[in-house]
Amino acid sequence: MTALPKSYDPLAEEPKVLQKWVDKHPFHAVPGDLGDPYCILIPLPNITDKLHLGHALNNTLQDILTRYHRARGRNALWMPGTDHAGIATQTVVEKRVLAEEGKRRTDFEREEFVNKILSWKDEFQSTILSQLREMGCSCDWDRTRFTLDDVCAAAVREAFFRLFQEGLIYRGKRLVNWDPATQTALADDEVEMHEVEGHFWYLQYPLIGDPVVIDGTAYDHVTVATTRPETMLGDTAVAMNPRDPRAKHFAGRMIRLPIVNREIPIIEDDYVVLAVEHGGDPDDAKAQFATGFLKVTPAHDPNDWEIGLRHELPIINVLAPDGCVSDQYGWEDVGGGEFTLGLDRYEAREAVVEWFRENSLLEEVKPYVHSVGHSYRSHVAIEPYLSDQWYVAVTRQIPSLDDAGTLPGTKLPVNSLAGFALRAMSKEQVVGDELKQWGGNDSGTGVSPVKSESQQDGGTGVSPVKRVVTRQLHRRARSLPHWEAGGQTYFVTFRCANGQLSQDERRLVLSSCLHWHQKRAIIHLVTVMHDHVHILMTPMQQENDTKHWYPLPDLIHSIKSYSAHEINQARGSSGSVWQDEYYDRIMRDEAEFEEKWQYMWMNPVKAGLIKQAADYEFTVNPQTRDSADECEDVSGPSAHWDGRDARATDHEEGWHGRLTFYPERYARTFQSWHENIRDWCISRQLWWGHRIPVWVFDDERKTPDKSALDSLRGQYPDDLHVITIERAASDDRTGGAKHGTTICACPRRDIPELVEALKELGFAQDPDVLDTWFSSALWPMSTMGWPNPEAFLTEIPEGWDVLNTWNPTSVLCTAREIITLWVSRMVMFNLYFLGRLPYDDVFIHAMIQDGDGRKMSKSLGNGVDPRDIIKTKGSDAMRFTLAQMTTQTQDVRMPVEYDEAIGANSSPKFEIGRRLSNKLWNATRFALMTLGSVDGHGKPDGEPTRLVDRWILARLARTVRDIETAVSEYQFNAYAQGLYDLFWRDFCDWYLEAVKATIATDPTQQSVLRAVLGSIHRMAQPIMPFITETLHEPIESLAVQPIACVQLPPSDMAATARWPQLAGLDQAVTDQNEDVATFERAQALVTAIREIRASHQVPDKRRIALHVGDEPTTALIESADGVVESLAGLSEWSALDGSADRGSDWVTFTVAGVEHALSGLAGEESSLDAGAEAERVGRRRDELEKQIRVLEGRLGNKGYVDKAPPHLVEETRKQLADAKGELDRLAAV
RNA sequence: GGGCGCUUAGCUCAGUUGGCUAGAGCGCCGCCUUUACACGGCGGAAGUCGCUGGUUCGAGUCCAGUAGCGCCCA
Repeated sequence: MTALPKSYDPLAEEPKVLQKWVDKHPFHAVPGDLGDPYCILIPLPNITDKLHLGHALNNTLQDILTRYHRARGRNALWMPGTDHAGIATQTVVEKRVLAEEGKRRTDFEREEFVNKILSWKDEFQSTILSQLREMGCSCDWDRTRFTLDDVCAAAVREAFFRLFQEGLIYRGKRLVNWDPATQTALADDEVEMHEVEGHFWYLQYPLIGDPVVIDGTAYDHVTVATTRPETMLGDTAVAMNPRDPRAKHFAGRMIRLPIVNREIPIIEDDYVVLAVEHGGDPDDAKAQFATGFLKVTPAHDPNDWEIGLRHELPIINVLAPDGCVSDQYGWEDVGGGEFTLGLDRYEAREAVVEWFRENSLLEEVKPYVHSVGHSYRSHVAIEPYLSDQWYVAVTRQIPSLDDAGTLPGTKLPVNSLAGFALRAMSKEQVVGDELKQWGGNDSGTGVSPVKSESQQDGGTGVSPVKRVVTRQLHRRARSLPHWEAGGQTYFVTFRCANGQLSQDERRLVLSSCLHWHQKRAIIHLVTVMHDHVHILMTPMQQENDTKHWYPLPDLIHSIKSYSAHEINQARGSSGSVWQDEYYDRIMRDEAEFEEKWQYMWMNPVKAGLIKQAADYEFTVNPQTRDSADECEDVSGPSAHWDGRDARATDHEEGWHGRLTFYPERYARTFQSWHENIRDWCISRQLWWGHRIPVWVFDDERKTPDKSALDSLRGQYPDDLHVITIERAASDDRTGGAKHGTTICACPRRDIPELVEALKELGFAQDPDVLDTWFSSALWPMSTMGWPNPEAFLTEIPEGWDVLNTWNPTSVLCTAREIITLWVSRMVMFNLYFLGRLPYDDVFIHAMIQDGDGRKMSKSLGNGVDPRDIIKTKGSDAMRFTLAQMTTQTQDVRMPVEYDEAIGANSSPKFEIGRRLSNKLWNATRFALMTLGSVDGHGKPDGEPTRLVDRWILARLARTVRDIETAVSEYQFNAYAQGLYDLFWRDFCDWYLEAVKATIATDPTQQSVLRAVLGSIHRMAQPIMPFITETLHEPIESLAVQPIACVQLPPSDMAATARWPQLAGLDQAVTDQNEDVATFERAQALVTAIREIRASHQVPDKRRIALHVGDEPTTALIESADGVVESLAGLSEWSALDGSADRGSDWVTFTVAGVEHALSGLAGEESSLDAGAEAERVGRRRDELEKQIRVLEGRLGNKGYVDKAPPHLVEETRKQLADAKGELDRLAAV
């Protein structure tokens, strides 16, 4: 046994662990491996920069979940990857190229520039991936994806094609959020609002013809108020509110627009804000500034655009894409406006204002603070700009689905993409009664998202498993050990110890399983494979006992031993047939039950045993096997599954109402976003990204060769979709647009001959690229090879199995701003294309701020590289601290200091993790030194009998339960804290100190120590993978006998070691556990003695004598087996004899109402410190008096005595009696 | 303008169906280098739970109002 160094050095140990993980490859997940699938997809970091602490938090939590579920026996996959982040990445590269080479993007060919971005991507992608590794992330690195990879690109093409074909992607001329700096359109959510100190300018527009006379006053002009005077060049009307009393006089008159001399009408529109003096709302800030006349510029303001549509106004665009005034994009009647041409919008503003001033048409200027949209990327003000863009119609009825009306309280069709998203929400989290009531139950309208033809023909029919499965567990039941939660249904798997089963043996196993049907359990379905068995079962109530169910472990044991016996008899052999370990999972609801049901039917198919599951005679449902009809029905859903058409509807009845947000409040964000959603602009005028797969023909001088195009369509009926856009008359006035028709052709895939043919016909590919979120929306599908994984067998050797196993994934773990940008789109796409949710759970964690409360972000540059923290504190320390601060809050502050000595940023917050690592190291070091010499021959004699052993086992059992509950509710802080308290407060402070006297000679205690330490390590592994991996092997190799109640199956790595399974400790987790209560009394006694020792400055080494005041305490000390003596530093103790003389050096104290005494506090050379004792007694007296006041007050309250639960009143009375008794004794001294 | 969060010990934060004599870590004070750990041990001091009102026998916890800080959306 080699001694460990005295302290833990993460810098030295972590690289070894990383290398071990590289060598042993423990994180690679394979479909079909034992265990229920569990999957997390990384919220793909973008490649603009390295990761900061916000990412460290995000990924730590994902890793904890992944490692935890892996340890719990799930087949866990964490798929890593990165995002190309179109606009963001292009912008940073443009900046770098400008800084380094003094060149702009336009100085390069497209391909040339894209290559520059690619090399940036390579650099940062590798940085990011190595950061993730150093953080200990247990990703399946073999499956790392990048959004521009071929496999992802294939998904983008297919998705675009299908939506295009369905009519859900369209091209339209709209006002977009235009970023003049980067010259691209932005989605609504890429626009940030900033307060801007601007002005209202009041401009006079002269009337044509006679003045308007109202009440004797003549008006020869109108005055408009505007914050953007330069847009007046594009005005095509002035609008008034019809409720404005002056409107009847002005409406219909014409105005001569200054500068350009355009004649424009005065129109009436409700949108116009009434001026306060003409009936406007005095509290409305806008009304205070309003004149009642609104200049209407349809091409440059979204509201004016709407007005323009209503009144069929001409649309005059006076700006070029770079934000400069131009007559090249739809402005023909420049008139006197030549002086503005070529000025950018701000210069133009000044020039226009100046012109009005010089011509005495500027009436007034008022300062005005208002919000203006800015590009989240370039930070310049957004220009509402008219251009051709591609959209996804998220609010449109999906043509191929039934029109089921709109969702109550919204304008959204039930069968629209946004409708899908709302219907997916968990009903408990929906706000508003109307929507909540929608659909009534999980089956909804029965309308599946998208049906493929085969399914429409095949008629999947009603799910076979609409039988009653116990619905959601209520909370209290959930915190029981799971096999005690009565009436639950389980999915159980166990495996052969070695070899395979023969046909006959499988028959034996099958009948063994069925043997228990309706005796001790309802067996729903059994599948017996070559080497493993799945069972869906519900344990029954025990006979004559309404409170207890047959415990699951016992049932499994019965089934296993019964069948093993049969097989052994048939084989004429003996020994174990089955592995000790088994896997069980509780079914939460019908959907989950159905999922498992399907999985079992699928299993033989996946295993390649037979063509159709129904043929597999070793899958049997005892419920229906007597009835041939039902049996047919049961086999239905899987019978036509070919594993290929991923638009399977087997989840269709299950996806409604399953999307659940943690914390719950974020459901509101999701809901209100969808209730107000607008069509999604997906085109971006960039070079970096997925090019829009549409070839466009819009040359005004020619028409395409119709017959050639038709023959092309005939040639590629499935792979080419063509639409024709007729240009409306009003479009002709928008300028820039060509007359006639635009034909758009979308090939499904890259078919060179097809593309070549299109080119020959005069088509050209749209130069734009897709919004980054379009590709990331497909992330849950594209990473797993959708639509055709078999085309990418290098990346995905398992083909369809990956998608079929892990999509839907388990949870998305991300930050809140992502809810709209990403969650929404993933939900819509996964539902549309696959008919199932991408995940059921969305966990939103806090945002990390710097010490000043600013968001830590790549763009602000206040991010901290997690590697700096790792360098100074260790990766585990960082992870533990991050987990510990993950509560339900939405922001966490992380003050960061620059550490001169190391040359890196760090924060004192991570100290706690570092200290914990060191403590874990040393506690383990102690155990190894103590147990290292054990030869393994000493057998533990049965169950532990010592109080301290039973206590720590009970504490362990309770903590295991608490942590399991915490993780299921994403309470990472409770996980970290529970672990910390068990390990440090219980195990180190009490248990290790208590066993020092006996551990060397007590084999049972040695086993307990090893089991508890091993359990703590396995429980710590998800949070602290490095140190637990480092210490795993030494602990595993100890030659200490295991104990029966704590099962720690051997494992060669911590990363794959199983979570501790505690059996026979049911009692331990209840609140009435006697061992825990007894030990806590012992702790109270020890603490009281220590307090007196400390107040009298008794040196630790001095042993003192205890005189015990009552019999129960005597019994307590005896039952504690020497622990009180050693922890309180007692040389001796004896019962306090009431009649005996008390020594002059005795100090009395009270624990739980009983008085005891200590002697021998002072050494022979000194006397008792009377002052210290008086001080202690005084302090105690004050405390008691205060307590008595409170308790008497409470008991004096009649309401309390009458209405509070009796046990509380009783307790209060006892507390009062104890306190009074102690106070009396103190007074007597 | 709409929505959300936070306000608890000097600091950073827990406190999930109301029962708390309000907890943890850091910091602070005292004692201890005892053979797992001084990145430690033992003990201690420290809070009218932002403010006002209400419901209740009982409120940090529920309700209404109010102030300050912050975030998201428009």
